[in-house]
Amino acid sequence: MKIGKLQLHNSLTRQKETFTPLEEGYIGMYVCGPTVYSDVHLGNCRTFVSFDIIYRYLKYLGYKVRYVRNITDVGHLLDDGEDRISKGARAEKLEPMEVVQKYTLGFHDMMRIFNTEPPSIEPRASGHILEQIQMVEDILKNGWGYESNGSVYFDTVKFSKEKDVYGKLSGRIVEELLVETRELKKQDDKRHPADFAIWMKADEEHLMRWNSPWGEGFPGWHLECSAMSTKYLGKTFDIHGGGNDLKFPHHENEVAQNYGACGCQPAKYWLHTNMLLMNGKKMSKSDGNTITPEGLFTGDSPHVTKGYSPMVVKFFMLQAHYRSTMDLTDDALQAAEKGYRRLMEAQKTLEGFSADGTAGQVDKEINELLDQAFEQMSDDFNCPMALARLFELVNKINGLRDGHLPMAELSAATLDRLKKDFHAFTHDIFGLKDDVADGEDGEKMDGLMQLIIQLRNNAREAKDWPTSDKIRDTLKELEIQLKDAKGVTTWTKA
RNA sequence: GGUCGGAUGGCCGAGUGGCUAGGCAGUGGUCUGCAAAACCAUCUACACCAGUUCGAAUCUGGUUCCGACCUCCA
Repeated sequence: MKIGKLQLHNSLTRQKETFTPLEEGYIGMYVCGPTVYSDVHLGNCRTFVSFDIIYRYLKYLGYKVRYVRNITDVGHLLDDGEDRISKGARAEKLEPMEVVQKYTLGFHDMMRIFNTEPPSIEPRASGHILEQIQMVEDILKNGWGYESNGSVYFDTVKFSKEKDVYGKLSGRIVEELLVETRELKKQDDKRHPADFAIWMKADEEHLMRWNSPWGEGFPGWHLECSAMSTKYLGKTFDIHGGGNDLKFPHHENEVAQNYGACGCQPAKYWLHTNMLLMNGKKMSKSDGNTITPEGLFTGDSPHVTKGYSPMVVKFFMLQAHYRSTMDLTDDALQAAEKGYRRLMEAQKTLEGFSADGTAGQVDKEINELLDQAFEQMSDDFNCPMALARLFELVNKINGLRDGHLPMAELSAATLDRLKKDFHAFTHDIFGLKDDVADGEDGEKMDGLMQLIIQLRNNAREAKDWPTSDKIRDTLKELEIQLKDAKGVTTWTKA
């Protein structure tokens, strides 16, 4: 495969850089996964869809990628100091691990619905308590932490003063962090507000607790990612990803912990996805500006006029760059739905082509568009640009089908490439699938439709308009639309 | 208040110092038994004010507005 250099925007340097893996041909990528204390948020879905495409594209380029995405099932503190999982357990009268199981399964279902690939390893924080305790010990041994009343804190103050590392990723000014006077509950044992817990002493009523050299307790939230990335990807690995909102404090503290334990930066490249907004505002449960994935799919929400299929939602997400905020509106979804259908239709049309012409202008343009699509994808995973080239190809495909463009100028080799690359983009890289015709039911449905189309075309040939129109109108009532192109009739869900 | 990012045509959303992003919607046409679809053509832009430049939506400064983070957050 002939692909130009891969460029990516590194949050650590705030610049686009040429990607060079630590080990030729291999990539280690860690992405912060969900905290499984409630149903997946649509914003989570965007992040994981984005990284899924990055993962898929890296693999497409020929890299062997180890993609690690954790499940946070312990140690995530709320304002009042209570663990998120424990809180969920109390609220639902369940064992903490029941809560974890329930929402982990729900999360996996949603990832499947969005047709994302599972990561290579999906470690759980609760399964890596030993590694986390070890990391706390390493940090203590290196002098970057202190024990206080059964809890262990990272000494941010000392670390900031002695190493020029803290604040680099998130762009914080350390001096300002150090004068921060905000008081947090249950953290009275800290020497300084900027310090953060790497091991927390468990209260009497705390449900999730483990033995440690410092007594019964549980790991700090930031620690799990440090411990698990180190375990599965090594002290330094290629790519670390996550949502923009995790930059501070989570990622900043992660860097501090890794540095504190191992003396080096954990990741060479940091990738951050931007937020999904709705009607121009951040989605938030408290002010009602939110929609669940299910609500989007079924249309059962005041924010949408109808339901949109998961693939339409995914296609919608692909239209914006991963580093841009994206505004979800009903109008935008309607537009996405039509665009998505158009893309899938063209895919089907293309599959029916055969050619053995002599390469002419069309041939050249098709090759150029394909080259550009890959170049743009290699430029910091610019999906919207690559998608734009794909739509220009849709235009060519439809033109060839309708005879506006000469099929005789298309060589067999180029057609073969077009079929392969187009499919690679839509299915292998973007992870889209035709939600109308793919799958077992889809095939049955398509078989039935082909029969109906044939019967209608028989009627049309006999100029039996009442019959052919009745078929067309009845199907339309069933939300199935027939499209009569030259010689071929196709169908699609309206 | 601090830090960072943004402001693009009716909507969503790319991008670049001079050349059509793309999708959806609109308009005119072609095709069609009719229609839809498709195709061809086409109209709406770069928040505001200065400056740099032969030339800026793209660079610089200021203004206004918006968002994110600073506290759990993808």
